[in-house]
Amino acid sequence: MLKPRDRDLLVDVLEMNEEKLTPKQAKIVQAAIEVFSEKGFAGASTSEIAKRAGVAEGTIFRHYKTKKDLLISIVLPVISKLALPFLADQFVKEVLEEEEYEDVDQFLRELIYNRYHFVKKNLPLMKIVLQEMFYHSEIKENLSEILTDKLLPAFSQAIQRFLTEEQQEKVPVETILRLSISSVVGFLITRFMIAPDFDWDDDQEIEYTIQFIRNGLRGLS
Amino acid sequence: MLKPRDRDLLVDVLEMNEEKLTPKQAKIVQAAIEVFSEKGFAGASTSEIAKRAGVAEGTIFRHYKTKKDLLISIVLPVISKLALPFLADQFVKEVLEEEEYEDVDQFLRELIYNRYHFVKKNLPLMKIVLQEMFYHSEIKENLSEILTDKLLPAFSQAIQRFLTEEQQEKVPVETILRLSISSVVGFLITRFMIAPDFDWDDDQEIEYTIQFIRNGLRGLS
Amino acid sequence: MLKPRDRDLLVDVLEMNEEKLTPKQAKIVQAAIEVFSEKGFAGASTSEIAKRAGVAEGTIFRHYKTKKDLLISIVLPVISKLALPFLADQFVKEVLEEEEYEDVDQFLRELIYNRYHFVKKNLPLMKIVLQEMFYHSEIKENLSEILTDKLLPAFSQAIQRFLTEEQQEKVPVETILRLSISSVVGFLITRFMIAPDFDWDDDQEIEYTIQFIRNGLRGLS
Amino acid sequence: MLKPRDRDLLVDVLEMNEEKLTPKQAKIVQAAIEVFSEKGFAGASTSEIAKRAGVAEGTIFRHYKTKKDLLISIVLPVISKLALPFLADQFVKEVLEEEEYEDVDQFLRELIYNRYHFVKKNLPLMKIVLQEMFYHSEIKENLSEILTDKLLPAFSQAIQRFLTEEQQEKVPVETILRLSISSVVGFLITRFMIAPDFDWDDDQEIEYTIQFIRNGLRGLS
DNA sequence: CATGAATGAGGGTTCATTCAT
DNA sequence: GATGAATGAACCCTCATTCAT
Repeated sequence: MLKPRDRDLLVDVLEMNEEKLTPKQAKIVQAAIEVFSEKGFAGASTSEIAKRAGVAEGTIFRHYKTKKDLLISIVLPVISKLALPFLADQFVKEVLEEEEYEDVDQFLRELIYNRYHFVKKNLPLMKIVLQEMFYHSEIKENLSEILTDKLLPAFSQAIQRFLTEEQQEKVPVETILRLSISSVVGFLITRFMIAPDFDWDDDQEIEYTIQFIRNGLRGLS
Repeated sequence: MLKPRDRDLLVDVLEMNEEKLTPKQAKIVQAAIEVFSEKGFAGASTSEIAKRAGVAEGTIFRHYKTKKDLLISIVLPVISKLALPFLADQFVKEVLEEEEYEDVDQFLRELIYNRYHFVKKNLPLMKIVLQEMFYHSEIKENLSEILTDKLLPAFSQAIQRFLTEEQQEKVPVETILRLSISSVVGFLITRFMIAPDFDWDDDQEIEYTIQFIRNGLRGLS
Repeated sequence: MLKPRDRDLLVDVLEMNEEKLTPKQAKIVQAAIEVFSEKGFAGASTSEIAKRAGVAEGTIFRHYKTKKDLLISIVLPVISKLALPFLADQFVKEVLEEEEYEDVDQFLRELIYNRYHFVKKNLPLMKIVLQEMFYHSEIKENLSEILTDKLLPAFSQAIQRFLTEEQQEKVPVETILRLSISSVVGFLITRFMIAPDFDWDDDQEIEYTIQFIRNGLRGLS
Repeated sequence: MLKPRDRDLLVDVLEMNEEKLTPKQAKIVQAAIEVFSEKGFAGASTSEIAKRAGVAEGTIFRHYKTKKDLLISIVLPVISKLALPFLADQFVKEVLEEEEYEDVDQFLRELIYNRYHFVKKNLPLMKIVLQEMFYHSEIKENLSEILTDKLLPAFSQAIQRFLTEEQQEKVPVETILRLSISSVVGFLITRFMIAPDFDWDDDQEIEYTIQFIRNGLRGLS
């Protein structure tokens, strides 16, 4: 189901961080991701992070001025990656010019599988972003910036192919974005966070989600 | 848009707590809701709660053995209220017997408006539940209990009117529940938490959401 | 082994307190004895005392100005009772005039059995006295007052019958008192506090203790 | 009175602790000994210990997980030292083989002076042990282990020289141990804790104690 | 006389952060 | 660069005591 090209999109979020990091620093980042994800930022202690990373407490603060700096240095790159498949040029090229996606379904399918694998691979990071975006304005702003700069433009273009002209005139693109994202994110959160132990038939669920979005959007008026 | 009967459903969550509480205790609960909501449970300090409640810090612990006890005593009643409109008997009576809802739209409309007002009225509480359900098993378990005991049965009965027999056979209730809830919850979270300052046309958004769900579900196969 | 007259000496320490006490106050005293004895004065909390006594916390302070007052009101009467059998007049009468004790052994035997039963009956109280005498000057002073006013004079008279004139000249009464008390108290502490679960043959141990003291004193020079 | 060899036995209890300790940690231990001794474990506050040690309160908990850990780390080594002169092999060698002690008196004299100096040197520590053994099972167990493993065997062998065969058959070694220890400990406690300000003639008191024990034991039957 | 809510000082402990080594 | 001892503020919580009812 996952096509080769998709894999190219899946960039290890850590890479960006780790390739320029000392080994100890990489350990710190990994440990921090674990602990932040398990206990939340406020509930995590630098001493536990240090312990899990196998470094001295002081070492953390040699690389990151504060605990919050450590969080931000982890979260911000992830957010960038989150919007990767929607980078305007790439998105436009693939969807509109290459005619690769024969229909809406195929487009949605690619999109969902792509984010599905991304979330699956970076679950702890996703949890951190989801939790901490409500408490840290830097994260919130970064997210909404990407939403308006990347996702919204990309979607604006995409809907030209999926919706009638009448719909495009009447229904705000934000609403379409909201409904679409709700369905996808709702699936991913249910799948990976609310009921990760349920015996999911992922392909089937994704197909239903595609149908739901496609028909849901088509019926808008 | 909101009919009188709906308002009866909106029970002040605090009442249940506060009516048997001393005045100071009520102040503590209110302050705790504020602070928990703003900073999260782990980020909230009992000293700040006490300060905002105009109470000595020790007073908190006279009424709640631990900080966590305070959280739980706040959250659990809210969760019960969350599922109130789905209490099986009431739900069934209204939807299936009274024929009050002429069509799917009207049913969804009632439901969404109802939860819309509930969330609007109890926003800080909603934030707390949403945030803390990932860290406290008591909350998680309570939520999933209500999900399976109240929501799922209610939905199981409701779909008989909305979906064809064929759909009912093929598509799992859980999936239908997930897609529907995603759309509603997605709207509420976007509306009240992600972009509360945006100039929303709530009625319009709700209508789109209704259409989206109705058409989305109808198209499943 | 315990003669009837001994029992007269065994006055219930609580009586002195309780007969003039309200029922609630009596409960408080009993609970306090328990808790002080188990956890020590500093380790005991008035809230636990109140809980065990089945009264409100405030009730304690209605009868005793402070926690320490409660301790003192318990401990001082006990100390008085501790020296009861050595009240000069009674002691002198019994030992010296009535000629009831044919020999040293019988005298020691009476004494030891008497204190043995007293300690056995008032174990928690004994523990409190033993522990707290080091931390509270009131207790310490009260004890040493009784030691010098009651015990020492009584012993001074007694040794005239047990020791030779030469011994009486040479060996200080204090030393004789110390050696005797050490043996008796050593037995009682070992018996009731250090190894209360050991399978003691009390009569036998007391006989050995009597022999030890008698022969030990006789050999002094 | 104290022979050179005895001094070798007097090991500074703190050495064991302090030689691997940071300077601040050593200060903490010394301050803790002071405060525990003066106010008892429960009555001592870590803040006072920190203040007296000239250290931040947090520093205590860097080295000792809890206040109780600090207590235990102080008390357990002391208990080991308490039984040092009774280590079976050493004891046996000196008493039984080397014939160094010509008679019972000389043996007791050595023993008492040895423990006399140990207690004098480590008075605060002794107070702590004496007070806290009743409240902390770790201490109690450690003490009784040393009693049965070290003291009892040592005494079992020693009495062969001091008592007749008949006595050895009849009188339990525990009783002999109890009577002997009572006399010595009774002396030390009276001397150092109950009446430390009295004008003691220590040598004379020790001689009386030796006579008392020797004659007291000899007369047992 | 008895209550128990309320207090605020202080309890032990954890924390993010600093700095000499 | 890395350490870990040291810090002191802040943490959650317990305490003895007060007082309106």
